[in-house]
Amino acid sequence: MALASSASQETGSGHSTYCRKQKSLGLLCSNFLSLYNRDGIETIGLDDAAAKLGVERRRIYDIVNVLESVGVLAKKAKNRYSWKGFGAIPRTLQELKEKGLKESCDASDNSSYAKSFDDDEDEGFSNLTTSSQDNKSNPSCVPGISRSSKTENRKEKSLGLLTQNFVKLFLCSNVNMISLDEAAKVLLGDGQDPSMMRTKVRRLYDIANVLSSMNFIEKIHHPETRKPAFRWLGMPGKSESTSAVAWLLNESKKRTFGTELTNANIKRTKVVSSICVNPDQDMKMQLQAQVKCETLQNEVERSNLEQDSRQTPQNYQFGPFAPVTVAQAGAPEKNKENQVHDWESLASTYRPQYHNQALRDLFAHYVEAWKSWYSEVAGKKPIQLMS
DNA sequence: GCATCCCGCCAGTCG
DNA sequence: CGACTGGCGGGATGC
Repeated sequence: MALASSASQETGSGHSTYCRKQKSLGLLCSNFLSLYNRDGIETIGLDDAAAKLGVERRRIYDIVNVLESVGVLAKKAKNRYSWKGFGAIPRTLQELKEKGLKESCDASDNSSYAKSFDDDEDEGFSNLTTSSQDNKSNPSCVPGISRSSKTENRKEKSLGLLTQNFVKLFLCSNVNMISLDEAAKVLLGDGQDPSMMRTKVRRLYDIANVLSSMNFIEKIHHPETRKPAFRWLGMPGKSESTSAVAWLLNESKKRTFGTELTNANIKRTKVVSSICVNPDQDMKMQLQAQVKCETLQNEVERSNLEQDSRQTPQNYQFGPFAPVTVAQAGAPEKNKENQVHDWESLASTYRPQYHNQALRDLFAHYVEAWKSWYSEVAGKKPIQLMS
């Protein structure tokens, strides 16, 4: 039951190709953020998100979990999250960092597992997930035993926690570049069996994707090793701040809403040959967005940070921002500006597209977010491209 | 070939 | 007990 209900919309359109890139968690995350980072959003319903973004609920969980782990969202109740915004990130990272340092400090090697959640989060709100674990002494291998902490065990492996630990890796050490393999090795106790490693790495890929889409990290190739790795781009941690601006710029370029809602029917199993794009429309939007960016950029720069906003044009591994078929031309524009309400019902037939008004709001927000974010984090001069 | 990672089964949890 | 959650890893995709 469930899924598939809304499916089968346009079989008529003919060739829709399966294009993996369009379905990446990273892109989905960008869309998710674009969709909810705006005025009037306080709570987010998972079903709603899934419908609007045209993906299965399962995928929403993935995103939401990592977003929550960095403070952007907070679980309110079943099926419901509250939007905390980007402004909540600095603090969350700060907490993570402190926590991480503390842990590594007094738990040098022999950790007493079952961490307590010292989490000193003020305002009871930001109670992130909880403790950390990463103790390695607890094999938990032997199946069939240790029923005591079945839940614990599961929690330990949650995407959210893993995300936090991954982030801590950067925040609490000097490494600012690490391959997922290494990360997995560290996060896992130590030489674990390969299958465990593989799973861990898979998860890290998921996480890396969404973190990349938020520009927390960036994929690169290790200078020498040649191996792919991820580099921490910034924010708190040390004094290296980063450009939220970059995020913004990148974001706008990358956005391409409208992967068909309900991509449920196009499974990858369906091999094909036709292309999966149709740039025309997108192009337009892209340009538009770009213009807006310039504006934004000025805006931001003027707002007193004298840093060079774009450090790297935009070589985000994220890819050539998957173009996407933008609905068949039609009469897309709905001049109502209260689209928000109706989206839900339109979800299955209307693909969200951000037009002028919406985009404007969106960016206004970004600027705002950036400001508070920046003022909170910075104190000193940013920039600091390490090598 | 191997790095990436989407997809969705299905086992726990929760209301 | 049914709905929610979300670990997990098979295997397709991308390069």
